[in-house]
Amino acid sequence: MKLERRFGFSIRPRAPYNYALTVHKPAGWPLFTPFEIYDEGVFRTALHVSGTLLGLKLKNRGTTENPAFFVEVFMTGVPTPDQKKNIRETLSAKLGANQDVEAFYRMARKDSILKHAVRDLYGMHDTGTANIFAEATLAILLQMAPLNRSEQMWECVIENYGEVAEFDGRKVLVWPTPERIAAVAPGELQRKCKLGYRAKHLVGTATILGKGDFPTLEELTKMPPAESKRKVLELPGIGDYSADIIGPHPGFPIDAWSADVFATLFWRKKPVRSRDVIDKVKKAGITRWGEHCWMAFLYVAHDLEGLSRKLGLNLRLH
DNA sequence: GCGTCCAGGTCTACC
DNA sequence: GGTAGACCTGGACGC
Repeated sequence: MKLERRFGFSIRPRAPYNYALTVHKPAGWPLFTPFEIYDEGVFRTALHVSGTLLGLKLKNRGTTENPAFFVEVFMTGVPTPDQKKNIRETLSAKLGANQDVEAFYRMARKDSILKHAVRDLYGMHDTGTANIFAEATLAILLQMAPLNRSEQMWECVIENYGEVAEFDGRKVLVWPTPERIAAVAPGELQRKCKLGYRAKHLVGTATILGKGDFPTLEELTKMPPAESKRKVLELPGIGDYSADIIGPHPGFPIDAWSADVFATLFWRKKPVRSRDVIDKVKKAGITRWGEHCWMAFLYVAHDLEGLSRKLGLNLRLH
């Protein structure tokens, strides 16, 4: 879909805010889609906001202590003033512009693990996700597979069923909508993208989300965290781990990979079987970091190299 | 080459 | 309520 430049605006986030670390995180996790492009500080990505496909071009114009960046918005139709306001507010929230990291930093500076990570990644903010279905798809395709195989699966799903945002001389592929996947037979996804048993979970989740009566990300945000998580757990193929990474109230999402990392950090010993220590690691992390456990997870996950060096450990980088 | 094992979880049946 | 066992598939590994 060809998108035209319609308007631009500046965002002045709450300092400290490191633009590069926030929009293009060190571990390589995508912001809104695996196909986004980060090229010498210019970041091009795409996502749906209120059902409209947007192409985005972001350029840094500030520093960590005096942060500012410019957003150019590409879309098909001409936006109304209300649409523009909604897009500005939605992007500002998703890019973590208003997030206050000071309380987390105060706690982290006294913690023997996090003190290194907050120094290494000073100014990195948490960011929102494109939408619930994109995150649910990612979570389902990460299950029971090595990372490279998960990548093959989601690239195939996006290439075959996603949309292409064509703007500013570039093409960015975005996750398919739930309506699109709900119309596909699980058998087709198994054959075409080798999703295996995950295909029926993906179509099941798409069917529920595509009906339109499931709470939106904004509605889930307003719910108490426990209620929001209960709701997300109703989606087929979404269990405790996946619910922790796709909901708007992230928890401490421990899977086999992160169990390995955090067990090594907490007890200086790599577990024999990662899966066996998931519950223990999760409890230890929540006890240690409490309300900040998600930010702690984020900072550790993106600073494995720095922490390995400073603590003399071998934290697996995938 | 070929067989076996298992991976960044979840669901179900069974106790 | 707690817990084995099944689940698709493909890459790694041993032989």
